Amino acid sequence: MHPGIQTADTRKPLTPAVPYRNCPILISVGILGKKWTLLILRDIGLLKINRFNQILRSLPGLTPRVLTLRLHELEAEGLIRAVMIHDTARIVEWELTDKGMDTIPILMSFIAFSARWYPDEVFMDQRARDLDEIYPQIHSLKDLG
Amino acid sequence: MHPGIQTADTRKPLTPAVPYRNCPILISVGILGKKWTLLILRDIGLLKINRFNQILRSLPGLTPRVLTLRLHELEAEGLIRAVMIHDTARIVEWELTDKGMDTIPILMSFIAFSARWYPDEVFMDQRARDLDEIYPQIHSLKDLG
DNA sequence: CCGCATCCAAAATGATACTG
DNA sequence: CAGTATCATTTTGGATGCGG
Repeated sequence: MHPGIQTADTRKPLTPAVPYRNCPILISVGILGKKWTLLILRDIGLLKINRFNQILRSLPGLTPRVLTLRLHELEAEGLIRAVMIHDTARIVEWELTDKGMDTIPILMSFIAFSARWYPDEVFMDQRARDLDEIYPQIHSLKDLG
Repeated sequence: MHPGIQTADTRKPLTPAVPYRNCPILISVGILGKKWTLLILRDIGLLKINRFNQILRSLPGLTPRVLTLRLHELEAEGLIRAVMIHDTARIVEWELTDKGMDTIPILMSFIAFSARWYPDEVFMDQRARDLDEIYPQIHSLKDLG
């Protein structure tokens, strides 16, 4: 451990160099913290499952009512946008906006946590891994979003 | 953008080098995704607000019933532990375990998102910032946890 | 098939009072 | 101080139906 780095087991709060007006975690949890929201972003952003019924099928327990709610919330926040496919039936594809792509590092941090602490559920061989090994094509979280 | 890096606007899924047995996001969202959970970890892990009524006061809307529920869930998952202060009154302090410290990068990714996209709510001067500027003492997310 | 809307039941959460 | 107990409210789930 480097000297001078504030680590998590200290008794003192980790204070930002710039004081906060409002807690940034509170704000983003307010936007992203409702049930199903992060999993819907996973579908659209990572798995490219981007149609209404495809998302429904990929998330057992999610109902059309709640999916409609979440999609409209995410659209209103500017995280996703609907791309109309001008075809016979009215078909919509959802995709991430630039703002929505900036939630991918959040998704990756959730992946990193599970891959370390729940390897027997995540991987066939039950060996813990970090993100570098899972996504070697990504050199830094900043390459995403 | 580096050539060969898979970015979020591609039509193709971002596939892991090692196939998943179960979705790691689903797993960690199941553990961390309930209402108030991440904010309680913020209190204990970042702000060092680690006593029951202090946490209650720091989170308007959170009730003692739900706080008890969440603390016991987090303890059962091994993310926090209670440190008894054997004193006059029965006083408990909650602290992160090593596993719990590994949720700090998740909290930081939420901070990074708000600091970029909601700077007017987060900062006095309304200027967007990244984590390096907010927490210059942290050289990498890996220094945490 | 597709994207919803409606109705009702169940689950999660909130408000308040109370206890060791 | 650190929780419980009880009840009210909000959010979410399940079933079904409907116009393209």
